[in-house]
Amino acid sequence: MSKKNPSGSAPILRSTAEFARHVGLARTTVSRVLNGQPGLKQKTIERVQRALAETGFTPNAHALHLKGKRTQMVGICMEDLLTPPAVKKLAALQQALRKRGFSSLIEVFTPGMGREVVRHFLSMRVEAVVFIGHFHQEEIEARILELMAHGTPHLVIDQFGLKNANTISLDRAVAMEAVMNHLLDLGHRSFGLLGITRAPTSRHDRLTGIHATLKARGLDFDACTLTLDHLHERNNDFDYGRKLAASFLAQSRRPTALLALNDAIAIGALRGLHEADLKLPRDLSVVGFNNQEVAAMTTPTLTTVDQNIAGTIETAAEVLLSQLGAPPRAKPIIRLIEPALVVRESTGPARA
Amino acid sequence: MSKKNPSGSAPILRSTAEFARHVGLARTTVSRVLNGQPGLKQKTIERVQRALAETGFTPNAHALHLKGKRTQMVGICMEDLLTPPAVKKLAALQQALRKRGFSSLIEVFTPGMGREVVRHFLSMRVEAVVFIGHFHQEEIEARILELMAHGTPHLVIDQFGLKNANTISLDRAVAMEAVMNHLLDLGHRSFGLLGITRAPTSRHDRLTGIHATLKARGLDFDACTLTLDHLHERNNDFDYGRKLAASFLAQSRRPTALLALNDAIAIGALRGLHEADLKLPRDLSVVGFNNQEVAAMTTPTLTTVDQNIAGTIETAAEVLLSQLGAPPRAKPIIRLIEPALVVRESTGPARA
DNA sequence: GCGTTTAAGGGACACGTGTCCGCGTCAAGA
DNA sequence: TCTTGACGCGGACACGTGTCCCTTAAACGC
Repeated sequence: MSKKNPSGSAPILRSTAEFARHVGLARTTVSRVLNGQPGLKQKTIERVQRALAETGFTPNAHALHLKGKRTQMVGICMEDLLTPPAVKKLAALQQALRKRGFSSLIEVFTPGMGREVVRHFLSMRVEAVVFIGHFHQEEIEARILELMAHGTPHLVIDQFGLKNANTISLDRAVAMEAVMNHLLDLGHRSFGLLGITRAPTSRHDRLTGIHATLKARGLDFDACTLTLDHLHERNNDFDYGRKLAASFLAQSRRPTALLALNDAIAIGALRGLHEADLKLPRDLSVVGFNNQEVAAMTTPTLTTVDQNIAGTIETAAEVLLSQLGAPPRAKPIIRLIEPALVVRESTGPARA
Repeated sequence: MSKKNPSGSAPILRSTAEFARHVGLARTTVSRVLNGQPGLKQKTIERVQRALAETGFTPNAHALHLKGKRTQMVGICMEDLLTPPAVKKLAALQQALRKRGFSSLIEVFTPGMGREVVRHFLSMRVEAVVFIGHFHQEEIEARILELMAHGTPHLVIDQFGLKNANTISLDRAVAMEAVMNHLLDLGHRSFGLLGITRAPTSRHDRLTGIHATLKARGLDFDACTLTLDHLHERNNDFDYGRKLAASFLAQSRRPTALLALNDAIAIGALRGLHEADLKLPRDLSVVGFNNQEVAAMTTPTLTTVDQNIAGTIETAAEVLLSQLGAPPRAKPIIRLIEPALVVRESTGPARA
């Protein structure tokens, strides 16, 4: 078998050497054209360009990197690819990185697999690693230490309170302050919390914001809020919200407003209340969190908190790229993102 | 500056040579340990393993590939990362490939950028390329030709009717047959089509299925169906469905069932009908498409078509990997996926 | 036709890796 | 003490690339 393709179609060119042979030039000459070096006849340059377009030859990126070229790759660890806000962040980040000339290597970081994922990124010599989501604290902290030991910059989006981690997070306390002020202004004084029970790990957590707002208005947290999270298996989804709403209605001391951990729970609550023949927001107000697309499609449409994902990711890209050339920092970078309350139909004046 | 790290922490090891020096062994010895070659003392092996665990050293994947090791990478072209079914497919595919030892290089294929994306994949020497979504036909066909010229296998998920392309698609005709039979059995004879107007490009398109079912029952397509797509700007989203529903209500000859292109339109229609004080499914039936999570969260819950994404992707992974070692095929691989009708509350007997 | 300039040819090296092979070393057994 | 393995060392090469540098050939001016 000769190197020539018997079918007459172009042969598969896997190296500049083969490509140069195909064009009828020396490998070095082709290389000079590809890298825009001077001292070449225009005619030669065009000859190479034309062959390049015809054959679609691409230099081996791995060999380029071996010669010292940057990989221009960023590793992205996702908690999963099913949570809509996380996917939106991924989409935005991928686009932001692409715009800056980086490509994204995406892996789902299942519990216990963190080591393999990060090792894989390191073996690919990515220039940085981003974590999106919420991970097992010890595991992610160990991974971050490993990255730092290799001099690879990192960034954690959405998980606050990690030791020595560069972090970008939504200020959930500020979000809940906005929600609470909105409801307090509407006359509400009794609140049901759906899924919002995790003990605050920082001063930017939801409960912190709720506490602070009530205190500022001279109200007592325990007297004003009610939690029934223990009554049902906690899935933080539609069904969970639906069951919780029903449970709240069965209480003698019924809150006038429900605050949900996320939009799915809130929409479940809307359903639960609808099934009990309540009219919203006349009988009860409901607030979600995340401002997913569905929040504008429910009946009634859902008042919720927008995460400002575009802003988050723009900041993330900046923070990430600012680390690239720079020497490692002593102190981690911490950035907070301001959320925005989106008022829709599911909240209204408290019933007298 | 010496090579030793003055801070006392472990130095950054970027090659087996540096790592071997750090362990106090020859590079070749370390290499033999890493590749499990025989003729090594157990003690030496353990020494290397321990240092490996301590330093987290990883061999340079690019150099490995240069030496002939497979890249174990698959390129995935996405139309966008915002369409929920497309993202679900991506998530499932990423997981299926990971399970088989492949990692995923994901790029969004914006119109006109296809060439760059595919060139990038080729320069990374990916072992295969997958397209998920719906692309400009000429552009994707050109890209597929380019891939074939390079001997790189490909697979298109969800876009039917491409020349010489390996394709996996949902049989939308079968889907619509199931929908139509369900509705016909409920007594419906007059159907509104929301967004379903594109001329069929193959015998597996929706309109083909609708036509076929009506014909089999001895009914006339034009007499039974009504389309008002031209009345509104076509975004195929919630608002589009909402407006369309209102328009159908304004017709003198009002259909008893509405068939939507996707769930978003269907949910918009639910809203539009609710605003007109219609009760579903008493007054009207509505069917969506895709079986997104939201379809179970609406009021009433939505009858829709499930794409069987798990099955699609499992097939995709098989088809993809079967191409890897094999010689190129003369005929493209075409696979059809069977959809499943999911009946919920939004469909019921036709009003007399 | 001759000398000079210009451009392509081609050998060499480095990058990090796996692998082959010959050489040195050390310890155990005779 | 000598022989014999067993095992680690280190040089060499290849993979595909960019770049340096020297050589060769063609083109050009006179």
